[in-house]
Amino acid sequence: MPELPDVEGFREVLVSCAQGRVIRHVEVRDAGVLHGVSARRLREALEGRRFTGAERHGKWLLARTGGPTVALHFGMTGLLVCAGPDEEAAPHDRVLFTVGTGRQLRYRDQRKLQGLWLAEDETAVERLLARQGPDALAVDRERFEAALCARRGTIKTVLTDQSVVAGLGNLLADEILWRARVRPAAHANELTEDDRRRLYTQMRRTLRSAVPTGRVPPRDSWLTGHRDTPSPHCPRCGEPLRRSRLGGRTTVWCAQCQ
DNA sequence: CAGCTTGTTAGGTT
DNA sequence: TAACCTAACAAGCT
Repeated sequence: MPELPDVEGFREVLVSCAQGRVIRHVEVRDAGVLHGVSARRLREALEGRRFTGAERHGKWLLARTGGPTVALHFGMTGLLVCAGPDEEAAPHDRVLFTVGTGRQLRYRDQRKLQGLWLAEDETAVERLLARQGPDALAVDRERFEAALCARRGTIKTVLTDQSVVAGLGNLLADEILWRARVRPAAHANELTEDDRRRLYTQMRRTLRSAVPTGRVPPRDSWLTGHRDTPSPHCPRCGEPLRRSRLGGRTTVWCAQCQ
């Protein structure tokens, strides 16, 4: 689930729920989501501080406190919710931050594929993000196109490689390729200049319209609205959609349009 | 029980 | 080096 638009939504949850508020209590209900930090150290580092700001890079979310920074990654099933402190925790609420008076920010994750890190200083933040390419919403056309030229793998794999451009996942990559009319199995370094142009333009357009929704919206006019239907057809030309496997992920595309 | 899932990464091979 | 594949991680669902 969580790709760039989802994580941007979680950033907004963090801001509206917790920004500027004092962290009164940190409750780790499942330490299995903590990486490189104990529940005890997390509490000790955060309780009494404030959440001062929230930044997103790709699929990473950084919660600033003026001291250590909490880095969150949501894997496939993670999310951030704001609740009242008396609301019963959901079964997969793993870490609860009670902030200000009467609010609780909750890291919820069914599968625990990623989780929370505590970066003690800016160097530690940089280490966590060291392998991330430029954010998909911030990268300029020139850098994006140059990155594609430098890669020989299939364009689908390249788009979802976080070290090339950060924030695109399986659904977004398929959606962008379909809109740009590029075959997912095409090799990145064999694309025409025009292909690269369209990919950049459609990446921007797709992200801009997905971000306010907080996810890749399964609209009828989008490819994403059809990938889970029993016998999906292309919403643009009506051809049956193809389903194949690239880079170990299910890839949905239209042989007619792409 | 087998197979599937929107993410990442280590390890092995090409 | 780069690219590619698989397994592994965890916890569901069909």
